[in-house]
Amino acid sequence: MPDHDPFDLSHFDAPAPAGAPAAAGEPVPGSEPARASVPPAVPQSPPAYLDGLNPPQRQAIEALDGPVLVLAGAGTGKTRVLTTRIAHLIATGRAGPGQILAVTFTNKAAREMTERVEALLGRPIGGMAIGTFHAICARMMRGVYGATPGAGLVGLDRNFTILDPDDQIRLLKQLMAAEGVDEKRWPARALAGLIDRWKNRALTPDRLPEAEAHGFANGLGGRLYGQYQARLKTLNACDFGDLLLHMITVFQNHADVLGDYHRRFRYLLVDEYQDTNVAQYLWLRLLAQDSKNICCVGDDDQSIYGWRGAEVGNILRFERDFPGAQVIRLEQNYRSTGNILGAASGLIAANEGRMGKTLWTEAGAGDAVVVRGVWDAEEEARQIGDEIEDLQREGLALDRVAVLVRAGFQTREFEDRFITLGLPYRVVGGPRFYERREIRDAMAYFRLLVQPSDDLALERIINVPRRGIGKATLQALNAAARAEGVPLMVAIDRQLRAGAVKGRARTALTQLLTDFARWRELLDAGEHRHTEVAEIVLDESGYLAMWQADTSVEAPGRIENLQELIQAMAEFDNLAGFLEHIALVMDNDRQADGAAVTIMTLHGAKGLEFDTVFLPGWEEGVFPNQRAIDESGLKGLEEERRLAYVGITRAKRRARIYHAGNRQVFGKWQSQIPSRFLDELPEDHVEMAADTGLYGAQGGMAWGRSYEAGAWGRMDAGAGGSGGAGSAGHGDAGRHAGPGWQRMARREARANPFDRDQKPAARGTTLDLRARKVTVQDSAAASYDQGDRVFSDKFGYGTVTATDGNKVTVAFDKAGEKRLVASYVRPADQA
DNA sequence: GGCGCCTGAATTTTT
DNA sequence: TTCAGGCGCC
Repeated sequence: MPDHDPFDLSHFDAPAPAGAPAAAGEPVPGSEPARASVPPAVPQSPPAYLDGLNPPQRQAIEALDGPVLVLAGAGTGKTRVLTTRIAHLIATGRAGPGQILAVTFTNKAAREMTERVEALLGRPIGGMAIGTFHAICARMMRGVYGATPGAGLVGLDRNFTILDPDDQIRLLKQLMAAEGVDEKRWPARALAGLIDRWKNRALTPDRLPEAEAHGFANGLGGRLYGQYQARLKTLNACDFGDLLLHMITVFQNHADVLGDYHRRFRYLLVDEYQDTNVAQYLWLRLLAQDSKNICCVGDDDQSIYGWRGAEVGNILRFERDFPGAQVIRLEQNYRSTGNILGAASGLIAANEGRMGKTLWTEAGAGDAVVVRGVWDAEEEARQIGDEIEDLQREGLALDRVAVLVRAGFQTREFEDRFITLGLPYRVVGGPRFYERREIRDAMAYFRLLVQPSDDLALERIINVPRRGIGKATLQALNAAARAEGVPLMVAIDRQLRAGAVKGRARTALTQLLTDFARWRELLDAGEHRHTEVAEIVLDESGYLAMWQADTSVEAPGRIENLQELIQAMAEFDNLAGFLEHIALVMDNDRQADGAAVTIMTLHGAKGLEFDTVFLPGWEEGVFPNQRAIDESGLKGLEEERRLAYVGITRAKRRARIYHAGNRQVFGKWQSQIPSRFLDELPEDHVEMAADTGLYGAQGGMAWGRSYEAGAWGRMDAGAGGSGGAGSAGHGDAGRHAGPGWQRMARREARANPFDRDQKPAARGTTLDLRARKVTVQDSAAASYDQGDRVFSDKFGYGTVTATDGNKVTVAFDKAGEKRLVASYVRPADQA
């Protein structure tokens, strides 16, 4: 990517509607009134929704015409501005709902925006286009907004399917196999990623720079990309990236269509502008080039998606692209205390090339941000668990607490610990609903109903459940399909008629085809609701039975998910509409029942806020992540720093940062150096609580030892506690000369000795824990006996080996023996 | 055609 | 260490 300037967009000068400038961003004399000269159409007494806004917020809302960039720092009321602006547009009659286009990145954001606008206006807003980039593009492709459907203009049928990433990989594998590419050296996944990045940069196969086209599989990259696109067309399908790319192509090649959108959408609003990639930027620019009424809201300091194509540059160059743009800064923070803001601001100041903002708050200083060093990851989890229990006892609701990790693997230690403590938690993230196997399988059935030519769907389920159709059979069928140039389904039919398939496969295929014909008929006849048909399909195909017969831990959950899928389907008029919803809109933030601690990645936390935030793992290599630095150098480091900034600014009242001296990485013990970010936190706002003894005089051995071979795994830290201080340390100063060591030493000097004296108990975590009585309101505990079979969502089936108060010890079939709070398991027969 | 072993890799993730 | 995916054997 570095050898290509993503901003060299000269080849993209779009055909402009007659009378309009050739390219966006050129000043057009007299075509637009200067933005400042338009008096906001505010009625005599300002409407109630403007109450309580601070001056910049109000300015951002009332500057309706012309390009506006709102730089909204963390917690400065960004969403409020965006939604109020929409309400203002509508309430003042400046625009009808149908003339407004609001784009977001996530469905959640789109949903929230809709809800809040409706709340402001006190009525539902019909006809307004709010959605993710992809959802809006999909609608444009299908002609939902009145203009010619984009699909037809790029060689697709209007009912095209949106490929899921799984299918995408399978398709690529096929193409690569045909080209004889060694899949070991050049994984299909890598090509998928490459294509995705090309699409993020709006590079169609014909526009691919020569150098990049030959950068994969001995120069076959570009060629495979072209083949992939061609294959998608024959499948009447497109992938996520195509949705945007196709629409850009349409805009560029069909001025009349673009003109239709110009006439329709007079006001554009963009959320999280710092996350836009080149394709999204182009798409926006094309849509905005006529009215120039585009309002982008974002925060360059919260740009954390560079690795997936986001261009912070888009925000930095806004004024250049949209001359005369107003730039409004929202700097008053309504979320956090002074110390939290101070710490975060100090940290982010280390980044270069920022737009620059100075956040301030009227809230008091509050608690200092606490930085705490611990022995290892286990103790990290233990201390955080303890702290959360303390907070809970003080009356803090658990859903106001979050543990924000850098990477998914870190969640495990916390899950294990919280289960042992009986501390309710939920892990946010993980596979999305529609990524689950059972959902994809079911979807494949449904897709085939709607779209018989969906070969990928057929390939997916042709032998699921097992029908005795193996690789060889499928290969032969695929070959036949390709030879005749027909969809797989048709080829199978022909082969069967020709008597080409024999034996078990023949019976199975005949059955499958008649099944599908029957189901399709059922659907078309319209006598049954599509949900009923869906249930019939899952039932008669044997798919449901397959899971019912499955005794694995996951099976019950899968059946539940299938039920949920059908339930979600009920809200749609037809299957096709639902399929799109699943592909583009369905997310799985099912709200947890009851208060629970949230465990999630820092990325996942953007846009959220919590009373108290725990930030574990601030160690070199983990955070900042080594790979980010290796792959993207300073740019990567700065993105990591922004991630740290995002993490701290999630906290309203308390932020607590941890770093462990030792951590198991890929199964090997490693000593860890505290994160450089810790040094960048301004001292005035931070309390260094090195109270575990780890960094004391003897504590230095934690790092001294790290240079010795092999001692780590064997380190007995006194029942896993922080007792490392008691072991003999080495005082070899020469070994402690590294930057990490020095930082640590400095930190130790800064640590508040008073704090240490005050809380001697905290030095011995193990002791501390034993002394503490964990109270969980749970009477179920006593109901288990030794030998009982139980089930846990996390560990699966197991047998109770001991009970102790509200705790049970269970020997899990797969996960081994665990001691945990009884409420985390239920009798096996209730699994 | 299915199961099981072995090998290699292992951030972040929306749509 | 753990997990997924590929390959080879039954």
